[in-house]
Amino acid sequence: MHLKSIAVVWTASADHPYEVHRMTQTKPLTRIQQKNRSTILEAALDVFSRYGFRGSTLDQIAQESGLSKPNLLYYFPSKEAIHAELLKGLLENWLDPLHALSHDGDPADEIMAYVERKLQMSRDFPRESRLFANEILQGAPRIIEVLEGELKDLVDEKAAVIAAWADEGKIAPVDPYHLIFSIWALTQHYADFDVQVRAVLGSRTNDPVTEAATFIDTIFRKLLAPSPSA
Amino acid sequence: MHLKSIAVVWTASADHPYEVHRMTQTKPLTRIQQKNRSTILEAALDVFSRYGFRGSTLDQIAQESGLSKPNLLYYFPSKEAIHAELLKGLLENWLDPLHALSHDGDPADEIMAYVERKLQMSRDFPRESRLFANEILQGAPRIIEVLEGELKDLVDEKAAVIAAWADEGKIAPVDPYHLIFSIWALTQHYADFDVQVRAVLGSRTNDPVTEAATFIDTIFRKLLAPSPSA
DNA sequence: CAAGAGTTTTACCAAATGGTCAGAAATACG
DNA sequence: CGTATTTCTGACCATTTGGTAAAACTCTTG
Repeated sequence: MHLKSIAVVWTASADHPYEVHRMTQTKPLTRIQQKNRSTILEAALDVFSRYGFRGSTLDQIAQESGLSKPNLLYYFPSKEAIHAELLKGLLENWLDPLHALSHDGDPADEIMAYVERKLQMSRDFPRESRLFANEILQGAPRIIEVLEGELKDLVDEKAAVIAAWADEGKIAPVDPYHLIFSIWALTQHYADFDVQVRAVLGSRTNDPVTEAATFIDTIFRKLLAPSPSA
Repeated sequence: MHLKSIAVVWTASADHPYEVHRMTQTKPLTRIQQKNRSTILEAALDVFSRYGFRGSTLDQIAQESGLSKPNLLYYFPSKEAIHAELLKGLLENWLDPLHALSHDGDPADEIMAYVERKLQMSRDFPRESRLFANEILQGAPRIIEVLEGELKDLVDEKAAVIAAWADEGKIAPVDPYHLIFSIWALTQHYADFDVQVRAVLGSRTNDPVTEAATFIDTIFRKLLAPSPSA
C-alpha cells in the first residue's frame, strides 16, 4: 500500500467538470470537455491579454468563444479560475528558454541562442507575452511569488554562469542581470508594443520581428564581443 | 474686428467648470478648481496606470483622491474625459526627448543623450510610462491616430538623420527604426516591469534604474562605435 | 432504447459601475 | 452683511457584472 492509492470520492454526478481538477486523481476529460475548455481558454487569452484581468468581462469571453456565460462557468468555477489557468500554462513555458541556457556550450552562442528563443516566442505567442505584461503592469498580484521564487532563483543561477564567463574573459564584462533584462525588454517589446511598432513602420514592413532579429543579433554580438585587449 | 473676438456666452452659472474648456476662451480656474483637478488627475494616474482604462473605476479614483464620486464628475464630465486629459498631458511630453535629437551635434553624443533623457523619464515618471504601456497593450484605441501621425512623422524624420550619420560612417551602420525601438524598449522596461525587476534583483539594489544606466550606456556605445575599418 | 451522466439554456440575483439631480454647504464679492 | 456663485453631497437610476439554480436537452452506454 503506497501513496498512490489515495482514495478518490467520485460523487455520483460531478456537477462540474472542474471539480475533477481539485481531486488527486484526474478523470480523463470527455471529448466535449476538451474542446470547450480549450475554446474558452483561447477566447480568454484573447480578451485577458488585451484588457488585463480587471478590464476583461465574462461576457466578452463568452461572446468571443461562442458559448453562453453560464456555460463558461460550467467549465470553470470563476473568472479568476480561467485567468489562473492561463497564467499557469504561460509560466510553464515562460522560463523554459532561460532554463535551456547551459554553462557547457560556447558563451556567446548560448546567449545568442537564448535571445533567438525569446524572440521566437514574441513572434509565436504575442498574446501570451501581453498577458504577462498586463499582469506585471498591474503589480503582478497573482504571480509575485513566482517572480520572487522560481524566477529569481533561475535568474540568479544563470547570472552566475554569465558572470563566470565574463570573469574568464570569454565574453565582455557585463552586468548579467541587466543583460538578461535587456534581452527580455528587446524581445518582448515586439509583442507587447506591436501596435506602436506597426504604426511607426507603416507599410515599410509586415514582419517587424524578422527585421528586428538582425538588429537584435547585432546589438548583442557587439555587446558581448570580448575586448581586443584580452 | 478679428478672430479673437469670438463671442463667448457665459451662462450665468457655469454649472460645471469643465465647460470652460469647451469654450474658445479659457476662464481662469479658481484656486479650488486648480487644486481639485490636479488632485483628481494625480489619483487617476495612479489608478489608470495600473489597471488601464477598462479595469479602472471611478470609485477607485474617488477613494484615492479623497473626493466623492459625484464631485469627480463635477470637475470632469466622464471617466473617459479624465483618461483623455491624462493621455493628452502625457503625449505632450512623451515625444519631447526625441524631438530634441539634433542632426547638428555629434552623432553618438546625440543618440546617447536621447537614451539618457528617456531613461530619466522612466525614473521620474514611471506611472506615465505604464499608462502609455497599458494603452498600447489594449490596442491603443485612443491614441492610434497620434501614433500613425505625429509619432510616425517624428520617427521618420529622426530615422533619416540617423541613417545619414550611418551612411557618412559617423556611427556603425544600424537600422535606425529598430535602434529607436530598442531605446524605447530598454528604457521603458524599467518603469513598466518595475515589479519584476525588483523581484529578480531582490535586495541586491534599491535603485535599478541607476544600475541600468551604466549597462544601457555600454550597450549603445558598443553598438554605435564605427567599425575600425572605416 | 432506456437510464444515467454530461451539457446547455433560461431565468434570475446581488453587487458594482458610470452617471444624474436637486438641494445643501461653502465661498466670493459688492 | 447679504446675495450670487461655486462647490459638494446624498439619494437615486439604468446598466453591467460575476455568479447561481433548476430545468431542459444531448450524449453515452449497458
